[in-house]
Amino acid sequence: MANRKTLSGGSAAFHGTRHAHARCVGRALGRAEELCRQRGARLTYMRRRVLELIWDSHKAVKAYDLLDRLSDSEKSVRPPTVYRALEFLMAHGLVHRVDSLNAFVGCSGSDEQHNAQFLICQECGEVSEMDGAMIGQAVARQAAEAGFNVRRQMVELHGECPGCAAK
Amino acid sequence: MANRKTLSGGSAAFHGTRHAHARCVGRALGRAEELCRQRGARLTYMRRRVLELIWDSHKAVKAYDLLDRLSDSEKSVRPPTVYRALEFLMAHGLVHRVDSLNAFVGCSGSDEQHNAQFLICQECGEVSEMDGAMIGQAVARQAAEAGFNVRRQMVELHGECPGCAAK
DNA sequence: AATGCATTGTTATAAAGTAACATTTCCAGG
DNA sequence: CCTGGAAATGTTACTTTATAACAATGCATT
Repeated sequence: MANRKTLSGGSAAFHGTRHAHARCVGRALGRAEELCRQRGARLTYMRRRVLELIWDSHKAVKAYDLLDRLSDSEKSVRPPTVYRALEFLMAHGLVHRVDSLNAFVGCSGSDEQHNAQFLICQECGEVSEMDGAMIGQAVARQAAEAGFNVRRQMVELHGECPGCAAK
Repeated sequence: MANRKTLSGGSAAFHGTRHAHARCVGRALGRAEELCRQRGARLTYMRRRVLELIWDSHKAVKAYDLLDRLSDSEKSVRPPTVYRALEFLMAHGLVHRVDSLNAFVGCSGSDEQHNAQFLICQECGEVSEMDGAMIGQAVARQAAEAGFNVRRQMVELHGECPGCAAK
């Protein structure tokens, strides 16, 4: 289990298969609704649907997998529809794009503008978001030393999650 | 100019337009030749050509731009050719893929297995490789706290380089 | 209902990457 | 030198990922 309180303030949770996932989904949708209400943004059917599908697991989901799942024999949803929903969700910080996977995960961070790092398990595919203060600081400092002004940081760590390490 | 010696051991250099770029290219090709000789790997015409094209600037280069530049009216080079050359160059640590750009840069790091971070200027497009020891440590520590075993780290920082900050 | 803008649908295509098999290159062993 | 086989490149076709441009629809306010 991840440490909740540490000197560095880092936190990251892996879930494995057995957990009350409905709560994760519920929390995410609740937050989305709240946030959109506050901002006067519209969480439409399609956007909510995409958000739900993304939160269907803690793995990163490919845009075209969403497409498939949104389509049925009757009606096929097209790429722009999905990409637009994703764009909206990302703009509002409800979803992140994992660049090293060309895929998307639900944002589990609490506050608005956080520096997120992703822990990506190469075995089970689960992705955990971590707000590592130490990492953020180190990045900021070393970039500053190089005279570089960081606007957006991307940190994606591939490896083995606790569950898979325990076999 | 970047600090060369700091407590943290970070270093990153931006070049701007005015520098003796032939030296960069020369150094890169020299290193490539040396390294391949040591390993009994073949730095063929195509591979060297791709490496040269990548080192044509300090910006990240797209695979299909390489394709275009390798092709002429007579003869068009196809995707697999370029991707194979890139694969080879990456396998030997001569080139890095910048995931957040779907593009490739020459590796300017000296030693073999380094943890590289990339500073990517959103203005001029220049990419600088940095070996930030502090960042690497912070990453390793915070991941460990989460019980996560890091195999590969990807750190890509988008922002403003010193040259562009100075307008 | 009429207006107007946001959202979604639709068509088409761009951009990035790979699978599978044919051909060529090149060098190590005879 | 030549030849057999592995490594490299060529070729064809295709998959995956993403976007541009315009049409239709929905929905909120007057």
